[in-house]
Amino acid sequence: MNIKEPATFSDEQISRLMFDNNRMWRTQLNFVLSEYDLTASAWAVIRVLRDEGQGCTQKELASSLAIEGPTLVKLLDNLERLGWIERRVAPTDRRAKTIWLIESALPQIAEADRKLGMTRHQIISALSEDEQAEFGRLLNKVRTNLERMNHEASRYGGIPPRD
Amino acid sequence: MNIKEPATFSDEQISRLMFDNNRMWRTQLNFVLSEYDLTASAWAVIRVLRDEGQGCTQKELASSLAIEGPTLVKLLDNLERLGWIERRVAPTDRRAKTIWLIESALPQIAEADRKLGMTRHQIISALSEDEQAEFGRLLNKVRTNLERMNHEASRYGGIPPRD
DNA sequence: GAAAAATCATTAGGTAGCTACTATTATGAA
DNA sequence: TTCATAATAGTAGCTACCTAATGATTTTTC
Repeated sequence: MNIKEPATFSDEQISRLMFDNNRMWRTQLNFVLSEYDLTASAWAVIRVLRDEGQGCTQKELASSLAIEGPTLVKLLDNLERLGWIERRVAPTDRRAKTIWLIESALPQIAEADRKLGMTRHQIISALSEDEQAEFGRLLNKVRTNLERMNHEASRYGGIPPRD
Repeated sequence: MNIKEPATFSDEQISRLMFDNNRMWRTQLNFVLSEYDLTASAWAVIRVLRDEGQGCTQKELASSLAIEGPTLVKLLDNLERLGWIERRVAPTDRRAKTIWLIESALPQIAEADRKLGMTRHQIISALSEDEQAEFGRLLNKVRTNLERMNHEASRYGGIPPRD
């Protein structure tokens, strides 16, 4: 059908497809969210708070998001500055802080969620229903493997130190 | 088989799978490349120079990599500093610079390529041969759609200005 | 009970992507 | 020929990810 589409893909091509898709996908979400002064990463924080319950500590939140503590700190700094969330010192542990959504932001969150859903749907609509299910299944299989591999590379999560 | 694996995946779950896979995938490649003081992004530059011919301008190189000019500038700064590539002023256009691999780095590049291939293969080996082909096909379909969508969002590639 | 160890959030600094802007050089039109 | 416009590389500054190290507090251990 499309003369440019190869029959199979090398590991290298698949690798590149993953990276490029991710960039463009993020760009689309950022475009929608820019109306709310939000980004895809910041949205992920809001979504977890909304769906998995507020009042968790930063440590728990970072774990839910599968990101590291310092990454979350900056996301929360921005979200707090813009009035989406607030930090409260945990009552039982003065080291820890619990994170809460600002009540008055809930309507905007619902609105953003709706728009995001439309965009995600538009992206995914490149695939048929069956293909979507298969795509999710394959992504999940790869993720399981990657999680195992990352875990085996001991605690070496990212770019190692230089000296 | 696996009780934790859902039968289908929502748009949101697929979105999250894309982002998480991408992060972990990059971590794996960075781990291999750290031995050479390289990163996944820097490697992409080297690979294009090796496979698609040296001596192209930065403009052309950025286009091949599907990244923006300023992103490439920093990658080249590091690659040049570490002795992988060199910039030469283009003979016909003094604005432009052509990019060349350092000859003596070629053996190390071949070695890194071999190790990277093994790691990519290990990641992908979560899928059967047929699944790999299908995975590539689906990723490619999504990319085509994302490219169209990104293009339609006019030149608005990323995060819009704040004021 | 006091010292040592662990834990939570943060800061510092690195790569990787982006947009907007600047300086230099080419090009083309009056 | 001159002058405006376009194009190339680079700079500044933003988000987003990471590791390593710090400071404050809690927990453990002796």
